Amino acid sequence: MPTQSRAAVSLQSALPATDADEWEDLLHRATTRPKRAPDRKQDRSKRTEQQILNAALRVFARDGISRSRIADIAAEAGISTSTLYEYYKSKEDLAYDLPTSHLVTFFEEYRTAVAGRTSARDKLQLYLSMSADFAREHAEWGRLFYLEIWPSVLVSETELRHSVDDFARIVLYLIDEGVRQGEFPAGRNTYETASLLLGAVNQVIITWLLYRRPRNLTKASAEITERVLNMIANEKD
Amino acid sequence: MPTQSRAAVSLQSALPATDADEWEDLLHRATTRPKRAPDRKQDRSKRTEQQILNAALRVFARDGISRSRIADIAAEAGISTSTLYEYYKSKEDLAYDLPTSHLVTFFEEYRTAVAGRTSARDKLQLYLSMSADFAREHAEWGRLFYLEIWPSVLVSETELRHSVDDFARIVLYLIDEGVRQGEFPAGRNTYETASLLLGAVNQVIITWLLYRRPRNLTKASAEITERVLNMIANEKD
DNA sequence: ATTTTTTTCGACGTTTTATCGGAAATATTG
DNA sequence: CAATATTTCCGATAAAACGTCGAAAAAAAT
Repeated sequence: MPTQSRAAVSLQSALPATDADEWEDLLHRATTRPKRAPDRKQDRSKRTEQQILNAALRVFARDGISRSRIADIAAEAGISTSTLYEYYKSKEDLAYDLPTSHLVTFFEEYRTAVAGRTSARDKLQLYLSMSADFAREHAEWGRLFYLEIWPSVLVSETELRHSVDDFARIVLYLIDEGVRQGEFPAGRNTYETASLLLGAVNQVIITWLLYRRPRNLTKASAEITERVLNMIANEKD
Repeated sequence: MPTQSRAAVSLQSALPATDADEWEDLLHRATTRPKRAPDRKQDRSKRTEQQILNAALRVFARDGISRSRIADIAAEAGISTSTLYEYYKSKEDLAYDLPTSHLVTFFEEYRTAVAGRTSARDKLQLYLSMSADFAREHAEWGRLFYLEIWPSVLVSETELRHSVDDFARIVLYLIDEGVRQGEFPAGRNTYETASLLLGAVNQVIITWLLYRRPRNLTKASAEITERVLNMIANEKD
């Protein structure tokens, strides 16, 4: 039971003893980012909070963050504007907190799905395909995250930044692992390789979110991921 | 004919007679996008317009579009808010018109620089390196364009969209040309290859704009471009 | 010099954001 | 259960940003 022992260890020391530990640690941190919102006492509040998040996602995805109005979000959530301000201190605050929970869900789903895989390449393939699929399945979230928040300068000032960093860090780690295990040739700049992979897949996702091209995102992202991983694996040292 | 690769961009004019013509036509259209702003009579106006654009670029790059205030931009430009509204009907209008002139300048610089090159691969290498260098040299513009406007859903509703389409269309065309001339293996989805190239380079540019990493963008972008082009050229059919 | 056109700006109305004090709902205590 | 305390919600209203308009100033034309 790796999860439990991991949790125990991470309380004690920051430095994992083994590679497997480090990988577990990475996934663990990604799935346990602290929630920014202060805990509410009543159940009613949790419902309200959820209504706000649902409404905000719909409105932001429909109108874009800048054109969305707080009043519209509140109305959509069935509460008054001033109540919304009890939960989020500004529109920006809401927009940049909103994607967190989905992101954590994605990491959790990946963590479960990756359990069987052993090779770094398989793990990478799964990770990138799943990220595209997740954007397709949660297209409203995808629009918000990929088209408005991730590239934004503002993200670097928010808590969400940590999750975004986790996102890239996992790719980076897996490439390193692949090199260590001889699946990928050494002698290449790992950051560069990561940019290549992440950039290519994100480009496909973004194009899909904007134009719904290619028609079949799942197939297209699996294809490009496979292709790039092949290229990387077959590169001359 | 790879009709699929044409799908994402809409070619509007009649088909030129030869390849060389088509290439010239592509560059010509990119450098002659009509200006949206109505022509002003007095020189004073042109100066004012320029002051607005300079001020807006500074303010947008510093605060981000959403946090920027029209009043701040007007003050920075040394004019009153109401005068600004004589030139642009809203903040959004200004933000999405602003990057056009720089983009046209980029296409012009590329057009001049590419004149000597003959192989499609050389042209691609130059194009992508120059795009990174241009972002580095005009970092404020780069922040606005790459981090706020390009990925935005809103861009698809603006005139700027045409220039953005040109940007991708050129990569697409050069890959096609490379395949036709036997520099790149056939049998690959051109659109996919373009995503790969553009995604990788943009990822590097965006990371540099956000974190100033890698330190030397010129070197890094040349390196990753070279690497990806090699990969593509050496791919098995 | 006078008239016409273009450009600028201050004054002001509108929309959106944000705050605050108290009412309503829920939880706690005796 | 009643009284009290806490939490949540909302109407009224302040503050800030957006956007309009008519008239003054500047430039051009006659």
